[in-house]
Order: sequence, then C-alpha cells, then structure tokens
Amino acid sequence: MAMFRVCTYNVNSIRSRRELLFMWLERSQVDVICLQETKVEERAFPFPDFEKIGYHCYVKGQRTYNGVAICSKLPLQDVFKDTSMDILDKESRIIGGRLGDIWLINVYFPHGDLRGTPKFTYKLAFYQQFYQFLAENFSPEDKIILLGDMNVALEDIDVYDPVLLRDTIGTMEEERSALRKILEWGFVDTFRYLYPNKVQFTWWDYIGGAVWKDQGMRIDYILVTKPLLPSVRDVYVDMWARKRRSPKPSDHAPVVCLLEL
Amino acid sequence: MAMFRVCTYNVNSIRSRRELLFMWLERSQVDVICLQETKVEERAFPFPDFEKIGYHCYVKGQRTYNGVAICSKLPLQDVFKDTSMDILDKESRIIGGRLGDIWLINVYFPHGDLRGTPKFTYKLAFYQQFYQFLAENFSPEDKIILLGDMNVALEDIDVYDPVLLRDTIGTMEEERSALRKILEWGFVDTFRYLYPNKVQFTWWDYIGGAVWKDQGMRIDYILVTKPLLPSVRDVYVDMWARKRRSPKPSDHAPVVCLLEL
DNA sequence: GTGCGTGGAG
DNA sequence: CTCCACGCAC
Repeated sequence: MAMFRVCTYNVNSIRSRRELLFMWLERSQVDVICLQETKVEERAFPFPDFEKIGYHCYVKGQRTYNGVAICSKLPLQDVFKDTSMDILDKESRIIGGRLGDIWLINVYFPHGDLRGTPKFTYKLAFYQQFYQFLAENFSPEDKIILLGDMNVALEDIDVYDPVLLRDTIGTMEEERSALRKILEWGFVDTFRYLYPNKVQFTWWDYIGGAVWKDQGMRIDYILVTKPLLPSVRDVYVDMWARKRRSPKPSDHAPVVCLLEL
Repeated sequence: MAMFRVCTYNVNSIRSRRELLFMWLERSQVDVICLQETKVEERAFPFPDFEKIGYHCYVKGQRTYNGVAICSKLPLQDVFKDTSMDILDKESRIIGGRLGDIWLINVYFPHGDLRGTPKFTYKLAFYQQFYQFLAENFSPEDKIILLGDMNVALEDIDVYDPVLLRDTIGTMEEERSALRKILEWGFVDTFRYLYPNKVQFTWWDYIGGAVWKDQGMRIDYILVTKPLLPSVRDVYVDMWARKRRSPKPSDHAPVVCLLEL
C-alpha cells in the first residue's frame, strides 16, 4: 500500500512556466504530472530539468500550440502518442501509457472557440472520436486514469456565473453531453464524486484579474474507471502557483488526485 | 563644494529595464541620469518610480524607437525637447535643460545602419545639424555637459578590434570626423582626457556574448566644455548591470562622471 | 492578458 | 541576441 499522487496541469507553455513549474513540483511531490499546452516541439522540451528531479518524460510536442506530456517518477510502459484516428492525431493532444495495471491517458481537448465555427465542429468531432477510441481500445473494467483539460464545465456548479455564461464556450449542452458520454462509458469524475457540492474552479481568465474574484470554471478533470474508485483518497486543486503574480502563472491550476494503491 | 554625479545610460527600453535600472540607481546614487532609447511615449514613462526616489523627470518619448529622458534630483530649468531644426526634431533624440549655470544636453545620435544607406546619410546630417544647433545656441564659454549615445567610437583604442571593425558602422572616418567636429567646437571627452590610454568600452553586442570577451566599443560619452573641465574628478563605466544575466541588462553600460562643483 | 511566430531595428 | 509591433489563439 503506497500513496500515489497524479496530477493534471495545463501549463500554457512550458518554456514560460519552467521556473514556476519546478518550484511547484518541489512542493507538490507528485508521482505523475500530465501536462497540456506545452507549446514546444519534443526537442525543446526541458527533459534534463525533469530528469534531474527523477522524472521520466514522455512527450508529444508541437510548436506554438497544444503539446502534451507525461512525466512520471516510475517509467511507463506501452506509451502511445498516436491513436490512428484522424481527428485525434491531427494535433498534439493525446499521450498515454501504462504504469503496472493502470492506464494513464492525458488529453488536451479542443477549446472550440464559438458555437458554429469550424473549431467548434472540431471539438465535438474530437469528443466523438475519442469516445470511439476508448470503446475500441479499452474496457470500463480496465484501470484507467483519464485526465487533462477537457475544456468543458460539466454542470452549472462548475462555472462562477451560469446565467452570465449560459451558452458560452465550455458550458453548452452539446459540449456537456459529449463529456458526459465519456463518463457514461465508465468514468467517474473524482472531484465531483468526493465533493458533490463544492464550488472549485481550475481555470480563470487572465483578463480582468478573474482569479482574484474567483471567477473561473472547472474544466480540468481527473477521471477514473470504477475499478480504481476504491483507491481514490482525495482530489484537490492546488492554487499555490495560480495565485502568484511572479513568475507569471498559467491561467489553469493543477488538479491533484491521491490514490492508495 | 559638493560632489555631483551625472550619468548617461542607453537603457534599450525602459519598460524591460525598469527593475534592473532601479536596482542600479539605488547603488549608484547619481544626481542626474540621462537615458536614451527609452522606447516609450511620455505617458508610459515610469514617472512614479523615479519620483519615489527623489528624481524630477523630463521626458521626450516616442513609441517603439528612440526616446530620451533626463532624471535629476534637483529640478531643471529651461528644459527643451525641440530645437526647431528639422533633422534633429524628426525623432525623439534630444532633450536638454539647465541646472544652475550648467547646461545638460542629452542626445541619442542615430546608429547609421550601413554606409551608403539612407540611415547613414541621416546620421551624418544629424551630426552636422547638431553642430549648427550648438553654434547657434551656445558658446564654448558656457558650462555645458553634452552626453549620450554618440554611436561613434572616436579612435581605434575605442574598439576591441580596429582591424576587424575597419569601416564598419561607428568606426568610419566620416563618422569620427563628425564627432570630432563637435569636440573641436569646444568639448572635451572627459573619459579620454582622464585616461588617455585606457581601453574601456560602453557597448557590447548581445550576439555571441561579446561582453564576456570584452568585445565592445566606446560609443557613450560625457563631454564637457572647458569651463567645466577643472571640476571633473573622475569618469567611469559601471559594469554592474551589464555583467548580470538576469534581469536582462541593456547592451550598453552607464557612464558616470563625478564633478566637484 | 499572456502566450508564440514573424519581421524590423540595434 | 534582445528589444518592439503585429496578429492569432485561448
């Protein structure tokens, strides 16, 4: 029996977040960190910094946009960076691997821009194809941790002002049902499972200092299949980096899940 | 009798140099600092930061390029930002004022790009018109401190490799004679006057880490008219900021002159 | 508001 | 190499 900390963090560029990220890693002592929006090609990823503090890194990079990575104290097996599905593989948004009998799948779902735009269509198609990817390659009986920036706030409680934000990106019914379909396949939203009524966001717009008014959304998730649910001890959003003024933080905060394995 | 420190500093953007500049000001305790390449319009100049530590600021700003300022512990009189001469007033390159019976003239002379280009023509025309401005408005009997980035290395001793740099910008004969003409009007190059054989640069290219090999040029000057020469106690280039790696320094170092008045 | 890439300036 | 402006993404 060992405590295991797994984390999802949209860093909004790993180059500009390097210093703060490593300060945070020293504090947080997570065993696995799943990064989104690293915004670098693999050759520019700071492997040495991670290796120096004992992480093995698996990186699917891309310049300017997107980019995901898994950094783990224990090496992963069966790492995959491609799904052989056109929409999922179009950009660097998915990376996965196995840690013993547990699958980790780190996904940066598309933002979607505005309803009716090609990006919105792409977001919904991405969700649909991701469902297909799950169904074809995994079983709800597998131990899977699916985590990342889903770019959807599942319920009204997951946004700071559901009336103001009605029908804006991340809160629309077709987005919510796309994410709900993933959950219905066999995942549990660990945070909402443990804290049914807690208002806690993971992202706050840079504009207008939204974080100081706690005007945010919960769009970053750690989902687990049912076989893993008994192991979940806690889930929390770590505000330490997000509430700093310098070095400038990401607009997201990391979400950390404690499992007893 | 009081010691008086006057300084010229091409900061290469006051916005990106703010933190380092104020660290330096605290150390250096200069009475007057003349800035070049502030690269901000007057409304974006950090007046409050200077006022907090007791400086009165006089600013001729411009967005993106150029921009000069004089910040002084004692208020200036007869501040001028225009010369009514077309070439001199085309960009924000000159600001002046009077401190008792001493005139301060802070100039950012044009860089000149390459011989034969319009910018090179502009540089020579600027020098020529500046000479005219001096002749028409001042006398060599006045107490004048003319300081700034002259973008000319007067002699071979003022560049790290005169052979390599022969006929490159800042070392060409027509540029040197343009600056020499200013001196001949009635100025003394305080640094060379006190240190006839000293090799000391004020600017080092960012490229190739030139500062670490001391591959630079002396292009920033503090010139004084003869009536002020007996007051000059020392002149030195302060490398403190330039040799730091962070916050990133300007490619120039400040030149400081001590006068006993 | 804060990233990144580009292109001009030095 | 490091500034700035611009345009785009989020």
